[in-house]
Amino acid sequence: MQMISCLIYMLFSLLRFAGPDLDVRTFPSSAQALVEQPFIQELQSSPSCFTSDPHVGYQLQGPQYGAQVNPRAFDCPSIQITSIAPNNHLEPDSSQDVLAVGGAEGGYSDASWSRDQLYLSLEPRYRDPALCPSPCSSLSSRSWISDLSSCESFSHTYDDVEGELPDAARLAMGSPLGSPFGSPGCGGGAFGSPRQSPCHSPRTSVTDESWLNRRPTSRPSSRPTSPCGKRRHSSADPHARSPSPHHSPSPTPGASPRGSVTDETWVGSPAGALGPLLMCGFPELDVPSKTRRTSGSQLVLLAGQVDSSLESFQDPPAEEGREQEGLAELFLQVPSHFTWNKPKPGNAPLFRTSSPPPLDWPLPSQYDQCELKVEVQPKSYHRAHYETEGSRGSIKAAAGHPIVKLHGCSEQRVGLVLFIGTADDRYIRPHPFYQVHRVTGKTVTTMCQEKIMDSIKVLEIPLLPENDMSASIDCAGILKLRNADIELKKGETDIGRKNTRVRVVFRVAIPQPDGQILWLQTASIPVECSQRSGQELPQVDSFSPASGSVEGGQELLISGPNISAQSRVVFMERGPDGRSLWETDARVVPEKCSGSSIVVEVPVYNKKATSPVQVQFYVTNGKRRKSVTQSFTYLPGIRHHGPPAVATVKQERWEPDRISQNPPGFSLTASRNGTLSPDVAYYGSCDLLVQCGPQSNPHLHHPHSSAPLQTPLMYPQTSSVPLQVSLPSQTTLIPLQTSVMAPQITTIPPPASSVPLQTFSVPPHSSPGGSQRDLSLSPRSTFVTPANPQKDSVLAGPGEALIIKQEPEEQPPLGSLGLQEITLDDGRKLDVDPDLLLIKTKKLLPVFFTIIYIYIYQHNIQM
DNA sequence: GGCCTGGAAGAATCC
DNA sequence: ACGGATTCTTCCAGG
Repeated sequence: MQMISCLIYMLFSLLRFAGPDLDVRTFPSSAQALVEQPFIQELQSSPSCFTSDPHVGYQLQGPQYGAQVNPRAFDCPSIQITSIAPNNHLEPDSSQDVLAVGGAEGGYSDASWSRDQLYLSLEPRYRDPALCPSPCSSLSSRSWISDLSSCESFSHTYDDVEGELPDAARLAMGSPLGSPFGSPGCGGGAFGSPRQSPCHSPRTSVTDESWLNRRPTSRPSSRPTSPCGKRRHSSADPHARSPSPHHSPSPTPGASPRGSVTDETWVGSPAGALGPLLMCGFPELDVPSKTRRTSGSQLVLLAGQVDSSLESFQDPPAEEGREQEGLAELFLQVPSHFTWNKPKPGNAPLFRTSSPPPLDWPLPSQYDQCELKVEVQPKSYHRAHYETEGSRGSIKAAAGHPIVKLHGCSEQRVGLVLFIGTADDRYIRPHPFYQVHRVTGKTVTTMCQEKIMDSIKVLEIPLLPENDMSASIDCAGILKLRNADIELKKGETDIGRKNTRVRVVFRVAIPQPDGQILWLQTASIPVECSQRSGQELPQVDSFSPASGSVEGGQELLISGPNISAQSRVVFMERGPDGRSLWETDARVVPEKCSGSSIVVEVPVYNKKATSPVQVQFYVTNGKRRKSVTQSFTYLPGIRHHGPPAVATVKQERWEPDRISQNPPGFSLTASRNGTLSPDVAYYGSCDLLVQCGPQSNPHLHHPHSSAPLQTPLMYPQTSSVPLQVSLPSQTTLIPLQTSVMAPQITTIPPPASSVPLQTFSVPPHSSPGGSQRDLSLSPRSTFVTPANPQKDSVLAGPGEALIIKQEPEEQPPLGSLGLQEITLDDGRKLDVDPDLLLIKTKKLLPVFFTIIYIYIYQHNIQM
């Protein structure tokens, strides 16, 4: 009750700043995304910050983006992140070490930001969310809740906010911890570590320090808490165990140098020039003492790199003054968690600073001639090892190991950064429950070194011209962190249970002739990491044919791991609300089945079809053992004669059916000529996009641009041929989560364009296997307007057509927007009363904040 | 001896 | 509240 009172108090406090009308119809993000928003930051913002500040511009990066842009239209609400150190405490020398922080999705051109103003003390109190619920302390509603476990604490917080409002207004969007990029050269500043800031990633929001101090027993369990490292079975001693280091930021202490690159040999390696980048703000203080490498070899080495090997990434010392002066334009992009919106990968991936962008910062895989590609994908299953286990080896490919190659940039060696990322339906970010593990041994041939970025363990692998700028990833294993440990972290909103799919994410930093650093990123297909799932979940590798007559009867061959004659194949069709309209088992032809394949008869389609109809099917080995759904197209008026045409489609495996809707390898390309303009906002993987044209960003209006935006959307259930969606260059992509958004995706072309309004209708509900699959951005399939596929779809057959439907502009009422039901990542549904917005869920509070967010957002929009 | 791998027991959690 | 099912984590054993 006390908590509820607090929340109500908070709500009304917020509403004082906002208007009375709540209209969620144009709410541009999902509840899911909102839950991630740094609510507390906004709470600490000045009311004045709720207004859009036209001066808080958006310094676009890259030579082609000179103009400031007011991102208001899509960066709303422009609630400013303040940078108020506790007690406004400033240390004398702080100004030397503080880095100005950029604005949302961009930077501030206003170099007048005082670094003094942006100073943030490193004193532990600041970092202790319980003592100082700073904007950087916790970014999720969940952590916020935990921080405000009593009314007292909340009241205290609120009082602090009010007391600091003037400063907050003055500081506007400056962030004390703000920069994830640290000071130039990453030499470590007063912040100590930019990534001590949890701002980059909610899951890193709890420092190990505080974690050590405050961590309760994860659960009343007979099991000991996680050891900090691999433990020999014979010596298992619960008393000897330390709390889990979770993301143990220290490089694996026990890494054997055998057959691998040692720290020493790494020194001097040109590829190690990335070291300083990775070491920016090395969070030594974050490292639990028991997991910290006490020998110091690694840290000392890296620190040395910071001092000595920055040449390739850092401006020369002579330019230091200018560098300082230009700090405001180095990394003027606020870390993603400081913004209301997700970062925009549409930004040119060029940075003028030596510090790398945060790991959850979406980056394109291609820019100009340079493209980072996963040449050989990893297997879709890799059993991760626990800290209590020995290594389970490196990630493997079907033959050998994954291979990553950098195309178009072969003049110099560059550093490849590898980390384990998420594979859910949101943008790629470091996976909270998995981290990369350096594998050593005789068989490892690739040089790699563990580093820390954003408190996340990464591997750095050199890409050498002599190796054709490619690397075989045979040195990377996957470590599973205990769910209980991670879920207890402040700021962590993800749930570990059944969140067992990852992607291997690769980044490169390519120095440009003009001194900028080009960052590219690509990711592997999803990789299932749990033992059980990997053993039992059927995976559809291929099936044939991909279409057939509505009369059914054709034999459909489906093959892949864990598929056998005992499997079932279920055909289904979903309605606009994501619910199943039709579901039927396909008859198995047991005599034609083999160990890894099944043959079924395509069932008769249940309705009369005058145009092609796309349905889905999946293979199941029992409850909760369903494969990814695959698309099958019923063709009207086609009589089946003789054997079906073979049209085997290689499927991406592990398309998230239960968890992830994310397209593996989802990539975004950009080029210097503005093909992908900065206001082409980020994608959120399946947050499909698109809305808003020039009015959102008049400065970037390129009415005559002939270069189309090409956004390959490679969805797992689709063929390997990426779908190329050509959009006007100034198209703005906005996140769209169908569960709470208007069920449409609209492309608004520039005024000069003759491209008509295009709308892809999306079912409003996002249920597992639901709407996003219905979207099925498959080049083989189509956008089928769920509400009336017969009428609006223009399917020419497999492998063709995007359905483009003229869409009525009326926004559906609240109730039809999916707000009656919100689907969480894990498939749980939150029931929402459309009138009272009563949410019945264990996660009520995050949604509660979401509602507040909606309210504020709308109010801001309408101001 | 250490690494890698597969299997499975038992606890934790979900349904 | 309870029991079965599922998932997670740890442990074992063999190559």
